[in-house]
Amino acid sequence: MAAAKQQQRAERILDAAAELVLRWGYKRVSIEEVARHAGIGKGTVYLHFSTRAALFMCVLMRESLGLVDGLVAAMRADPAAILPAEQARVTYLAVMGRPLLRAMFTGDVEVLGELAGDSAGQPLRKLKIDLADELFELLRDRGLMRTDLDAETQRYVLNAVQAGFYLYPPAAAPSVSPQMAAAALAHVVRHAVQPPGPPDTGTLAALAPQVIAMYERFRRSMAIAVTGDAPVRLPS
Amino acid sequence: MAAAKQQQRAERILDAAAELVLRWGYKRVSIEEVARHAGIGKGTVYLHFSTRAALFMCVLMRESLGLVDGLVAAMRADPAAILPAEQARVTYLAVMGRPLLRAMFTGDVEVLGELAGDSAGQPLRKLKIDLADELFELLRDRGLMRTDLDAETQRYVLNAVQAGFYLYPPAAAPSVSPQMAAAALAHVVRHAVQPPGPPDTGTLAALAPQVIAMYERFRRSMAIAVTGDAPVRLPS
DNA sequence: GTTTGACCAATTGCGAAATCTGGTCACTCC
DNA sequence: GGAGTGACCAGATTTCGCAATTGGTCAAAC
Repeated sequence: MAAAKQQQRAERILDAAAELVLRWGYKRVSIEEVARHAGIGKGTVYLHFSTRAALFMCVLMRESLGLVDGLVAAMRADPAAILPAEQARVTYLAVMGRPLLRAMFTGDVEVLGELAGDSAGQPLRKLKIDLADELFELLRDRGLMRTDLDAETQRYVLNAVQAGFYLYPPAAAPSVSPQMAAAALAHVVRHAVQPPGPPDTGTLAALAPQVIAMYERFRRSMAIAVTGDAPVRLPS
Repeated sequence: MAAAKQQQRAERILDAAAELVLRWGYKRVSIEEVARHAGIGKGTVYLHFSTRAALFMCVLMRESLGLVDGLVAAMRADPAAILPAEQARVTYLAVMGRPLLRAMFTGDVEVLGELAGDSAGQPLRKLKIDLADELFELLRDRGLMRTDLDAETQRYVLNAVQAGFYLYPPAAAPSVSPQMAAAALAHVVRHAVQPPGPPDTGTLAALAPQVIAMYERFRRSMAIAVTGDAPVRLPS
């Protein structure tokens, strides 16, 4: 069978799995149900994904790749998007607009089940740390990030702050729209890790391509890290 | 029986309940076990606390009162402790040093069980909001807090940021000590909601008594809000 | 060569029986 | 005579064994 055709079928399976996991939650969705929704036999699913967990990990991975693509697009459109505050804002809005990403970022056990704390995401976390280290070194060197905190603490600060905005129950602040929340998050990140005053436009424009390249390398590593054990690869 | 003697026995019951809930978790601790550990009969517990939930709410309340006392002490010792960044730091360290407070702030379901999301804490939350509103108005008026965000957004920001530092799994940043984490939190809060530059010492000293008074009023309302339905009051 | 669904071991779900526990109150003891 | 107690009860929770489901395989169908 043509590779393109197979690719298309894999996408259909992922579509079905994504829809079902959102509607019923990970633990209540069986492989057979996914197959039925994709209009294929159960065995065929295993021609694409080695295991149930691998299938759903791929669903999450596809979402994550979409997020990275969104960030890259934002940086292409405006070099200022390489700044931590803008990254945080764009990420927040993208996550809030995609239920599966939101479930991932909030560690929603109802939706993700045991997939939430899965150790399969561990190598991916390592990649994220490496990306952050590389990115921070560049931004700090060029005066786009503060140096009054060491890089590791800065990474901790950004992780903790973002965790807060994702996890703080929106029910406790009903009048805050996603846009306002994203703006508030950007405000905090900007003042916490960026120098006062507007960034230098020239520096931004000069750095953007490098940062985009980092993200694209990150994107490739990501895809490999998760599809490594699956019979069929995700679209690269 | 002398009121003082009763008071003392109530404390013993609370001690026993606190120890047991930490060791086994809320749902696994029975009233009878608490009574046994306190060296009294089961019925006697009900002379002090109208219900099981009320007993454990009082345990949590006593911890919370201790936290408020710590804040007040810090403000008495140094007027700069009225600043949001210092409040956040002192609170963080106090919470991390007391297992029960940590369980409360992290919403630890293992320890607190259904007490975690209990609606009994609802009126208390309202009190906290009122305190924050009052405090922010004062600090903003006197130039100790920024006014580039409206007060409600500032409250949201502080809640979200603090939630992040409490909830972000320390396992993900093992090399960060509580002191460093507290310093990082203070850094974020200072830059997010306080004006640049050092605060005016005279203003701090002038405001401290007012802020302390607010906290003491808050402390009294707190105690009333929770012990309202219990046969015996907590120490005031 | 590709796709499938019957098949199997293992896990999960379920319902009823057994146990436990929050809360009460008649009784004891000082 | 009132403070303290533990036996008692209804309702909640846990246990346990059986039944149904499902992840994953593979021989057969196409």
